[in-house]
Amino acid sequence: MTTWSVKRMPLKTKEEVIEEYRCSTIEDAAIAVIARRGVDHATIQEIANEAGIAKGTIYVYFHDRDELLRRTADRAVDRLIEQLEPPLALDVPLAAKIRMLLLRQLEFFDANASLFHASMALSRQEHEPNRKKKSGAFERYGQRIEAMFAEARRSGEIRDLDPAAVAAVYRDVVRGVLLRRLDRKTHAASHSDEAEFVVSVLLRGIEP
Amino acid sequence: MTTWSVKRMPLKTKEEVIEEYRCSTIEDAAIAVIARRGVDHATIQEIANEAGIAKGTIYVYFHDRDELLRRTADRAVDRLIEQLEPPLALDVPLAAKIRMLLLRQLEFFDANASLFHASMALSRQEHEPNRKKKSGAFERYGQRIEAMFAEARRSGEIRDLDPAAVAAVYRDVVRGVLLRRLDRKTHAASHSDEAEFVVSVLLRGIEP
Amino acid sequence: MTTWSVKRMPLKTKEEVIEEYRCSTIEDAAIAVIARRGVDHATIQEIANEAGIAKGTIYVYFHDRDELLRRTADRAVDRLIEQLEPPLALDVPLAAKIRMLLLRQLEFFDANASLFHASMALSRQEHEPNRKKKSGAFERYGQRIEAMFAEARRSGEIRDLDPAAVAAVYRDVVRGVLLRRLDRKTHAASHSDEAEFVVSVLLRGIEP
Amino acid sequence: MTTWSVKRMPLKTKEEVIEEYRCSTIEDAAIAVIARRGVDHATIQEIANEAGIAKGTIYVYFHDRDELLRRTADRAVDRLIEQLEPPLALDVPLAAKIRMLLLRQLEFFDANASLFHASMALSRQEHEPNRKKKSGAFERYGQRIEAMFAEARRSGEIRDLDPAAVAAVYRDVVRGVLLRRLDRKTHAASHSDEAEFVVSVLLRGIEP
DNA sequence: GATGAATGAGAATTCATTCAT
DNA sequence: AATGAATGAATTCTCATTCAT
Repeated sequence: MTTWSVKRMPLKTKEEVIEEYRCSTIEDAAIAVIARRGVDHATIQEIANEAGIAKGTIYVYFHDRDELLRRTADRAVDRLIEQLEPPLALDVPLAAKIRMLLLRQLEFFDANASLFHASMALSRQEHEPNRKKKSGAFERYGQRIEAMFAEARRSGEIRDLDPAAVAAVYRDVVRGVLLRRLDRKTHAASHSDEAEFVVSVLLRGIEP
Repeated sequence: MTTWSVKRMPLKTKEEVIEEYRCSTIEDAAIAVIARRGVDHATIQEIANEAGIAKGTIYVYFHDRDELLRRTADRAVDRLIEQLEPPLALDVPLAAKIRMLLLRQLEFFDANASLFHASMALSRQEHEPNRKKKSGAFERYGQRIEAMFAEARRSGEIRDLDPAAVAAVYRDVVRGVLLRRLDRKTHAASHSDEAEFVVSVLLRGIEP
Repeated sequence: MTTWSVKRMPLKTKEEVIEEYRCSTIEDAAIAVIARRGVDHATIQEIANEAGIAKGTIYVYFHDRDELLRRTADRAVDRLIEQLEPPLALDVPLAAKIRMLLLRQLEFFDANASLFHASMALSRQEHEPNRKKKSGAFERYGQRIEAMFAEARRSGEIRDLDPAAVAAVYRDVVRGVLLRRLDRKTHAASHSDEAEFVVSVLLRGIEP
Repeated sequence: MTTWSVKRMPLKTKEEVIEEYRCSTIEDAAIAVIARRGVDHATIQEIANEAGIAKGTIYVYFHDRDELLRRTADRAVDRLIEQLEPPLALDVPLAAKIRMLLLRQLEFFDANASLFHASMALSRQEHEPNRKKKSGAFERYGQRIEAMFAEARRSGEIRDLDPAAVAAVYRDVVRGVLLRRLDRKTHAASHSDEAEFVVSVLLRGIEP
């Protein structure tokens, strides 16, 4: 029985599990709707429909529209970072790492187009003026990339450039690649070709 | 006929001149408001106030909000391209050309922050799904840049890369630089320093 | 023409007249609805219906529900005070004055039952906790009555009592009379009988 | 039968006791919340919180919000009348009786401010038009006062006035005194001073 | 053409009430 | 019996668009 208890302690209560599940469902629905309509046209009603629940239920789990959007952004970034962690953790040359990173993102977003759309729409809000509280979620992603380049500079794999600036350029380029993939709908080039192009240009640009 | 043409071409009826003037006024007002509030929160009322005219007047010159936005985006791009034409027309090495191009954009947007904000906000809409009619205005800008790289490839200034892809990367990077300038508000680095970083990374990345 | 101008100057522009008329219409509708449903159940929609206009129109003339309610309260008090001014201005003994005052109120509210209901409902809000901004309109009425008793004390018509306290008692009693008239619906006693009862009790209570 | 009665009357089943206890708890909570927010802004959720029970539980004991409110009003009046019974039962002159009555009410409400606030808020509803079912609870209080004045007229302590009318005036004046005490928050005058003023005015007004 | 008052569809939010557990 | 998650009707407020002047 002690063993049981020990095993149990870190477990969530049934209520917490249900609550978490509901929140997930709603956030997923929000991602779908945001991808479809854009952040500003994602209505609570449509998110509720998408989630297959009543409008009012959303207010049981989120204080207001703003909180739902903020937490959805956090969730989207969490999922993204989760994908990128394995390649980032590998101990391989920068070129290989970037290549894998990029492939992961391409695959991930191909499989979750709506998440990407939503991410784009949501990340914007962090730049947009006049917004209430920003979640800052997307900054975390940026910081993770920056750390990678900082490490690469230490190991002499890139020349003496500001890691933040390089990370920014990386993000901008990747963002563009993903965005264009989406616009085209039909993916002309294969994942590895796309990745290769970016790696070739970017790496040449920053190598010693 | 020539005489006719000469006489006619530059001539607009008084009505046309007034119409054009009104449209300009309204589009300028729209740019200011979009920069301030973002596209989705730019209301017709606030644009009318900004333009110093009545709300209803806007509907005399634009069929609806959507058309106003589309034509405002066109206008913003026209102004941008106008700025970039001189450097693009110069017969100088690619590095110098890009450097000038970038400096022009930095200066221009520093002097027209609201136009830049508005451009960013408006260009988004071209990617956003489910929008009614897109103006495609920003594509023209991309095509102009692409032409530059196509020329550079012909002259052997860059290696054998798809000009469209290179132009896309250029746009992405420049977009990022401008956006970060805006977020910082205080411009840490000088124009030429910023330009130099981009040129150095990008040019190395694409040179033969 | 000068004469014309002179005559005109204090006149309102056509717009102002229309605006005032609309506001009046809406406030009257608000009074009717408040009388019918009570302040808290008076919805914008029902007020709009009552006024024969669209919901949105109310927001053209009043910033929000709260402002409409506040201004409606002011209006109700204004109308009430307007009725009471003539008797108050008369130079007659206190007994006669109170008698006339009371008769006026009885007649006025008989003719404007909804105004009275609304007044009651609205005057409450000045006592109620947790209210945003109170209009303080009903205080003006109280002050006017207080002035009457202050004068009466000076002239020795009542004994040495705090005019504010006496005015308060007067208000309480009159309020009760009016309220009971309303509840009964059928007015058992004639106006002058009701008035006489109050005057007889109150006057005896405060005379030297 | 007597035996039966004796055995039965004081006995309640355990269920009845629990039911009564629960109802009391909920009604007390309702009083607290109504005092705080006013009748119309007292939500079931807040009452449940105040009572330390679940929202749904309220519906076990009360059919709907309206019934809860009605029965809460009854309860408030019961408590009030309970307080007033001892002074009313005393065999002392009217002046002394009224003085004691008033003191009781002042003390009681000073000690139960929330009950008073709630009473005020609830008693209103009896006058308010278009309410579903009214409890009529507050009428009982009025009838008790009326009986006192009827008795006083019989004993010649007041002149030949309609006891109902006199009782009404009494209630109006007391209501006013209590209400003003609340508005002031700081109680300028002592209980007995306040009582004395009312007694002096009212008694003079109605004595033979 | 210009105006701005009027409109009403649509969005967010609240809360009494129900009902499965 | 007790619970509280789920519901959706009702409410406030916004704003693009129309239209009489």
